Amino acid sequence: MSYASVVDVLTGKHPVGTTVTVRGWVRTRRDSKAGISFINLHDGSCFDALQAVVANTLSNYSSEVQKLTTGCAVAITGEVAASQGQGQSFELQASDLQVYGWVEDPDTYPMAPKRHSMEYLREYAHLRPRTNITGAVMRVRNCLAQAVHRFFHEHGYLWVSTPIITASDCEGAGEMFRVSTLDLMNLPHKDDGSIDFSQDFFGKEAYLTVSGQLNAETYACALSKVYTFGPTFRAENSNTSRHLSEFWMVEPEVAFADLDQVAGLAEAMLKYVFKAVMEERADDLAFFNQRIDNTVLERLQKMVSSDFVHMDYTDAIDILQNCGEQFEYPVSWGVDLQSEHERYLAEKHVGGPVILKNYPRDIKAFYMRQNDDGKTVAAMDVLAPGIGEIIGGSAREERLDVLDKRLDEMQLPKAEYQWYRDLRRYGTVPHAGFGLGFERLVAYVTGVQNIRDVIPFPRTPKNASY
RNA sequence: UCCCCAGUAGCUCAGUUGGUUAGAGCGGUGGACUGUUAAUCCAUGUGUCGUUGGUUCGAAUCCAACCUGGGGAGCCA
Repeated sequence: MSYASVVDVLTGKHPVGTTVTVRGWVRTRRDSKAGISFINLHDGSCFDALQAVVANTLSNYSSEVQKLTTGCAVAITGEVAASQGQGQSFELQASDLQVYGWVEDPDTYPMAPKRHSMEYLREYAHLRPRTNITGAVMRVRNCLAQAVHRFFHEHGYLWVSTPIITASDCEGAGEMFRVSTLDLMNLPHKDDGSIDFSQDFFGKEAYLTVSGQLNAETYACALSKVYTFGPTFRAENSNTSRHLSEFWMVEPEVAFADLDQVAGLAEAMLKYVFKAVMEERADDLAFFNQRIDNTVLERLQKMVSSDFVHMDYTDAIDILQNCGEQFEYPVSWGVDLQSEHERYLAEKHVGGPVILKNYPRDIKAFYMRQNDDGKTVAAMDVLAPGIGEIIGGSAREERLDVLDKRLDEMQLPKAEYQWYRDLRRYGTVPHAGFGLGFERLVAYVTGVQNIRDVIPFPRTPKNASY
């Protein structure tokens, strides 16, 4: 006798006739007057639950088995058998059932065996992993994460763990969370009245990272091909279905690469992970396709089998100006594209993901490489239908004089960028990279509308429960 | 942060043009039936009507502020 997971039993890893013990949580119990009960048991190992057939000959049948309700934790020992019923090929003929934990009040157990709203489930972040949908999301999320690592590993990239705490406040990607051990009720002050951060833990102001890019660049300029995959923090007061205060980001950084090469890398990476999820999580995807968004499967298949459309910002402006669509925000060369514009391009004009490239330099970050036209920078966004920007990337400015000029123009303090400038002083090389919002990827793959439902414990403004 | 919408049973919602005893489905529970599987059928309980204040003889209903959630926008991944 050995312990078995639900997925191993359902996929026939344990031959018919083998006795195994399966442990998990009761999804439903149905009693039959023929003297048996059917218990659907889930343990997270796959989408489907295992059906255990429990006869009334078990000693605890009336005292315990018939009192099982949704959510109870049990161990069921029995013989693997070919199922006599519809809906599953294998089932467990129980010879023993042990209860680990009861549900103290079935009437108020929050995860009732019925349809719940996503908003409701979010309020029970500690119990929602027991639902079909959250379980499926997390298996897909894991599959995608593993596939991301596998893709980069197979392509010769090193995973570099860039710091989560940063003392540089100049990453330039939004509001940051302060990290401090100073006593907020009794702050040390300097003579001029300002706070004396020299007494703080790091001897200076420190924050949670908003991007691993700048640190990743230093390792790319030595190890050639690297990527980061870790948590990222933005203290923006963003209240939308596609923003989190704490999210995970995948950021490859490639020495000797230009914009088109990292655009190609982004496409190859996305196709790789989409293929992986279609192969490894067909059960969960089928559920999403049936219950959440019936275009999920078609969308993934189309993504892996067709080339991404590349488009210059300048051409996109032309298309938007001449498409006859009425936009709330007018379009002209030089403006940043609004959500409605990005949606039109991805959803209507292309009907799939589109890679926009070469944006006006004035609407982009200081580190992006200037193109020869003097007006644009080598930046790209990958826009996905329904979700918007899923990837943002660029070639990095590797010429010190051009970078310095840009820092001056944007009135950024050169001293703060000393180590970043050093990369351009000592053996500089062209390099490029991008950032992928991991939760946006999970949302796109599953069809789940709100990004808060594709991360185990979402952090958003005014919400850090659990 | 801005605009719009919502908050009524364990859940999803209906309802109240201000007036006594508040409605349905689902879930739960009990029963019938059944190798069942979103089972089916019968029966059954449940409410500070988001919070605080105001108007009124009377507020769950009208008004205000606040809180929470949703949709959209901005910031971005």
